[in-house]
Amino acid sequence: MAFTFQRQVIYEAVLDSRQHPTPENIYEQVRGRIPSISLGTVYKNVKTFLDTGLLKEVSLHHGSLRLEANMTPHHHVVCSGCKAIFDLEESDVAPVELKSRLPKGFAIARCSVEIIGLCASCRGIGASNKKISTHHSSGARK
Amino acid sequence: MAFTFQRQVIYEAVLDSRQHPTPENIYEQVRGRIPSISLGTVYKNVKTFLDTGLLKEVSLHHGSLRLEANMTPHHHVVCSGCKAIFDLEESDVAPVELKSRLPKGFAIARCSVEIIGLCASCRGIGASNKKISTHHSSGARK
DNA sequence: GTAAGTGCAAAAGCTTTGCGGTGAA
DNA sequence: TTCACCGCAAAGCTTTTGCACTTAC
Repeated sequence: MAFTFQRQVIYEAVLDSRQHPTPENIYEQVRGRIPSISLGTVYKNVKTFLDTGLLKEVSLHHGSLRLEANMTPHHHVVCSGCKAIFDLEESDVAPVELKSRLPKGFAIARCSVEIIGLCASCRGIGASNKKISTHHSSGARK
Repeated sequence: MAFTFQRQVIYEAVLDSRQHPTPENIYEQVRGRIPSISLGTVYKNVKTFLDTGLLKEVSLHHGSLRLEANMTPHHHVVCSGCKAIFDLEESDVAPVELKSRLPKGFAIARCSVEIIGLCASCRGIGASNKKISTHHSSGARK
């Protein structure tokens, strides 16, 4: 991967932002330094950064709305491959213990644990290899 | 809120699905029972359910991609009002303790805690009330 | 010269909105 | 009659893709 000027500025824009910016945010900020930059270039390079592991996305679920009807507090096990979500009851995880102060004035509503990894199918074990396409229904983008 | 036939079928579709369905998933399933249903109706009713608290969304961040450059393991404090995200160092939270088995074959990569609530600005304290619009940059949808 | 990167514009998802019609109180 | 809701279609965002042009090896 070539470290072009645009890439450098885009990467620095993410670093400088304390606010977990969106591509649009980055675009706005980068335009201050490179007025000719295009939003498409920001997206392309963000994708490159994600692919190479230089950046991460805050949530695995930003593609499409995912719903739940289980209104009792619970946690999630998420497969980063197929985006499948398995529920864990609240009692399956010991209460989270906070050891520092939160931002001033922040009022906690709830606390949710996300265990991220690869499900059996995405690791290629269990369910025979023929069944590549349909082992889970929803979620993954290109 | 009237409990129309469409609403009933849509709600049941979410209940039946163990997979945290997307609106599109719901649409496909509901069409089996109501062939004339429209995707727009599914979206409208899902929104109604979300507004009334009958359903929840899995993630607060599904609207637009949010990035992070902080590659060290850490946790998040998220404001459900303005979607602002504050980082917590990994050491600020005691290690999560799992008390049950995960789905068979699931390989854990990492574990992230999300503390959800309202930030000072969204609670209307601190920063004077005049400053309603711009206290945080990114994220919220209509 | 080749390969990769950029900018632009079009296209492709996902979601919301507006509107006419329908059905229930 | 009124009001909420439905279905349909258009519009609005976000993101990806294709292509011609440039730039760096």
